[in-house]
Amino acid sequence: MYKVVFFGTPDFSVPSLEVLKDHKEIEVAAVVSMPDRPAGRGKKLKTPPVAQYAKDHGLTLFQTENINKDEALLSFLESQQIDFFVVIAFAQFLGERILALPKFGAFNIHTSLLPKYRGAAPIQYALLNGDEMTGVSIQRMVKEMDAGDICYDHQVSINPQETSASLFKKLEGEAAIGLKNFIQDFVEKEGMVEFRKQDPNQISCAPTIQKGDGLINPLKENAIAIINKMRAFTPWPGCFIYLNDFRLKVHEIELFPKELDAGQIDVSMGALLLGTANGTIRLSSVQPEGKKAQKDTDFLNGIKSKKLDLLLNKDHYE
RNA sequence: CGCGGGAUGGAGCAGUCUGGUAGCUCGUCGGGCUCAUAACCCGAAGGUCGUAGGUUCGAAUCCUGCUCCCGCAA
Repeated sequence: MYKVVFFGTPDFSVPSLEVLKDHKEIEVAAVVSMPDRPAGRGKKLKTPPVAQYAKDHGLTLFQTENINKDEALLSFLESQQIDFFVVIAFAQFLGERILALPKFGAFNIHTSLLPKYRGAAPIQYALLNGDEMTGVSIQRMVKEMDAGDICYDHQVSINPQETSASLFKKLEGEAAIGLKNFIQDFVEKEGMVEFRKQDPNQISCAPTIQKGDGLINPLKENAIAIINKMRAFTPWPGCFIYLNDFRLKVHEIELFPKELDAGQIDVSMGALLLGTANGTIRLSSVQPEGKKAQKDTDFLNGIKSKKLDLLLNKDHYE
């Protein structure tokens, strides 16, 4: 029987927590998650899914803003004989003091094939770069982010229609399966699992995505890059473009065989076409502010009704 | 009380400020032209203007309550 503390926050972490909870050789001594936060329209407090799961299943729960300074949590962890931590999508750094607590260390499930895409947004970066393959890795955490030795990894293919939404869902399951396999190995070997160092020549980083990154810039970006960005940023933060005096959220993009200048808008074929730095795309599903997502044909019907000419708003693109 | 936009025939919108015949671009159905078409021409059906109440001779339009949807922000 191993005593484990689980660190996680979003939906993504829940299946992995469930694996631990249901495992016969594991005792979940505590679950650590982020505090309830005001979220959504109306700013109502929202409990993180992992915290909610812990409450629903009667697990010991800590919700803390900063685990490295939370004395109640630290003293609890010190008082317990913890065998190891499992950390997945927690959204906080674990300092050296806390990493030193568990007997076998802290294991982090990371959604890329390390050392590729260290950092907060590995799934998005895989799509952004048009990769056809990614995976899940489990590493034993060290002070440096995602730099620990690897004790498990598994490849996962990315299909061309994949978006972050679907890839997250896929990897959520793969992460849970990976954790299960790893625990099996860990139990059989009584903690003496094999580790592999990360190849320093293969390191790349996947820093946090900013909201503004969703801006589509047809003057500088080419069609393929924009489509990959669209895949990476669906559903969050989403892609958008500035036309006339409004902002248009873009939901679906496809390549379109027509020659246009970069930044040129063409609606002559009844579709919303945009020329990019290289290639033309059709913005086939868009959403004006305050409205629902709609097909470009519907959007253009409304534009005709308003007797507007669509132009890229140059103020947002130098 | 975080800020803001919206609800009008099947779809997307205009009309609301300055109350008084329901409009635009499509779709659908019928007909015509065409070898043919997402093209073009002619015609038709289809709306108690989100909901409840108020003001008025008269409300999509002004006032109030309610419901639902969405953008930003987190």
